[in-house]
Amino acid sequence: MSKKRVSIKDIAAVAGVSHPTVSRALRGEGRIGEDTRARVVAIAQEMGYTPNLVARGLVMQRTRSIGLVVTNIGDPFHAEIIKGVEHVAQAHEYSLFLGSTTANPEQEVRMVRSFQARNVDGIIISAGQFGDRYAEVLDEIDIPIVLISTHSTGDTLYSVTHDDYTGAGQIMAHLLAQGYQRIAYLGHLSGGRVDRERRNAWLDALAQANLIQPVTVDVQGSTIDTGMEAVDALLAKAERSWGQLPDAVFCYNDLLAIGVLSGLRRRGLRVPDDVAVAGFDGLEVTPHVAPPLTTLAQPRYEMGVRATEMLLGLLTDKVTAPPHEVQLRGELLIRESTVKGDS
Amino acid sequence: MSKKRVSIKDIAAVAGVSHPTVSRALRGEGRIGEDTRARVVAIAQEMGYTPNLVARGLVMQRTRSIGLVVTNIGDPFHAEIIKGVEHVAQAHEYSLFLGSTTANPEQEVRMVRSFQARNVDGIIISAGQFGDRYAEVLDEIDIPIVLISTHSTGDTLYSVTHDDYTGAGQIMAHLLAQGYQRIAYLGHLSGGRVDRERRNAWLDALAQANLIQPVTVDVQGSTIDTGMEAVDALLAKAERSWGQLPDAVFCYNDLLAIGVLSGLRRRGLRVPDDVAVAGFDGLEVTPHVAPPLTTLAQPRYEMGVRATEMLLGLLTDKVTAPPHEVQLRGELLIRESTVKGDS
DNA sequence: CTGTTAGCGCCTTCAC
DNA sequence: GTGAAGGCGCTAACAG
Repeated sequence: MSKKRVSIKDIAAVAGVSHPTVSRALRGEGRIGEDTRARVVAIAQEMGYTPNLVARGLVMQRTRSIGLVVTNIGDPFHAEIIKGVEHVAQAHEYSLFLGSTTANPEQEVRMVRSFQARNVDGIIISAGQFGDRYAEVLDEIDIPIVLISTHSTGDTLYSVTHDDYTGAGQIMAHLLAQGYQRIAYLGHLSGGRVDRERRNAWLDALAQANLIQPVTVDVQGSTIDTGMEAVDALLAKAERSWGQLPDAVFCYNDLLAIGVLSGLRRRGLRVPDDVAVAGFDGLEVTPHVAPPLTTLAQPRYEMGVRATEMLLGLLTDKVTAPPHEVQLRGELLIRESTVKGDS
Repeated sequence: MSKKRVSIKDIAAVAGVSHPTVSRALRGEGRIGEDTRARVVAIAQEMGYTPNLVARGLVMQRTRSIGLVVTNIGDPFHAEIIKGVEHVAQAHEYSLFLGSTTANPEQEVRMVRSFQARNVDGIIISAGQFGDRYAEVLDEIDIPIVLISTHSTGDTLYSVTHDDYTGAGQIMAHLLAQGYQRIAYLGHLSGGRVDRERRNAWLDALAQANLIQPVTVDVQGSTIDTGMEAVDALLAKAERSWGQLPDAVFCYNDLLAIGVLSGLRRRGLRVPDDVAVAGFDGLEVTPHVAPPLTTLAQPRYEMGVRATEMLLGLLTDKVTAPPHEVQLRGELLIRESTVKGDS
């Protein structure tokens, strides 16, 4: 087991040919005799040869690997994206480097630099704020980059985004159609553009419906617990502004919404009869919480897939420049958390 | 931006020294004059030098990278493990290759081979069946390997496991203490050792309590939907064996349990009054489903951390051999899904 | 068709 | 303290 890893040189020695010949034989490339090719391949097989991709990467200046930066691996939103990226990468025989940044901007830059040092062929970034603030940093990097969920601000950047404004508009249209009037927004402070679009859609919808002064609470994280803890502030702020409870809460994402559901229940409030709740993202669990959560399902897996395909396109067809931005749309899923008297 | 990447040779030329000197200066290693060191570092900084880790990996025969194989990235169980692995790797300046296998055994082997070709320094496998069936394959690979959730069967394998038997025993003890008698088990066919241990604990507990003939249904996947769909079969089988419904269902994991909750509700059965439900894993959402789910929380993040520390230990302290197996214990979380009249 | 030579970028002996 | 060779394993140019 501790035998030295066999190289093409070793094979060459056994086969009585030169290493380049072995190289050609193994890759089935370049002019080479079918007889020797078969023989070399057989010997390589028998000796248990595994190509050294590091060496190949050095000489080829292409490593057949891509780097993926996400803010938080634990977040189910990113999990599906990672899955999409991984599947496409694997299908094209690319290896995937994964790095998380915990929403730390410095860390994001460091991660990209690390990928650069590893000579990855391309980078995908699914980290909210990156495009917003680090366009210049990314511009000096001579590696194709595709952003997910972030608009591209530089010419060298590509992106796959979701139409959050339209999606949030759909949520709001649904809530308004259900007759809700005091619709509060639970926002995510470090949500960057994503939070901004959802918030704007909410505000615009309220304005168009001539509704009373908006109430919003903003939190730092976007976890279930954060949502649960935000309920007090939310209710208090509504009481102060409106003199009564909100009749609906539109949450930045599903995790926050799930937390809000729990927070409301703990206070003895019923959903949707006392307060309706809507989320965003379309996590798998949303049909199974109590009550089932209305949400806007983003095609997260597909976003990962499209981003990767875009990146691989940049790596091969340097001619046919792909569009710099692909924008996808989600699907409104109406469930009990916003529909009264339907149970 | 399209300027060629600067190498230590370029720096050497500018600084008027030789490349080895630059190399030494940049790594702060080997005897070198403080004056030249500072100058070289400054020049490197100014020229925007990024070390080429591929080249370094080739000569050093160590890439400072590790490979992680998981069955399914989307599964929240694995997500936390990945997180733990990634954090430790990052802290030690290791890069992480990630690959998923969709529970396909061939794919698992292929993934490991791919990591081997990339010259990773070590491999972590969190894929249920691997250790069971591929010990020989892993044995011929001259790279340290740490298994998660799987016992090691060979001398060269290391593992971090969870004490599922004890954990499942705790669940059963709790159910029995609550007075449940017709406790069915919803199992996972491809669960390998993990399913086996939980199932055995269930069986043993039933036997010790002198309870009636066991009823079990086994499914292929371990998703929410699978759990939901299994409810019919579960109820039917119980009716056939016992002439009545089960009064409790112990599920292989939380995802299945969440599906069972939904399936029962859809049939108008109340949890826990008609049927109690218990899961396994301790997913973050379990307190937020309806009703909150009793489960056994595995320290998933810590498992990832420990596995990685173990692996890094193998890579450095070749002398002090770490134990081949680390076994962790989870925590029983008792919630409403198994406790009657507590709401 | 195949062998020879060269080099990817870096680190590691060794001389000096 | 520093420079001059040599090589990690592989592919790419050219010869032959």
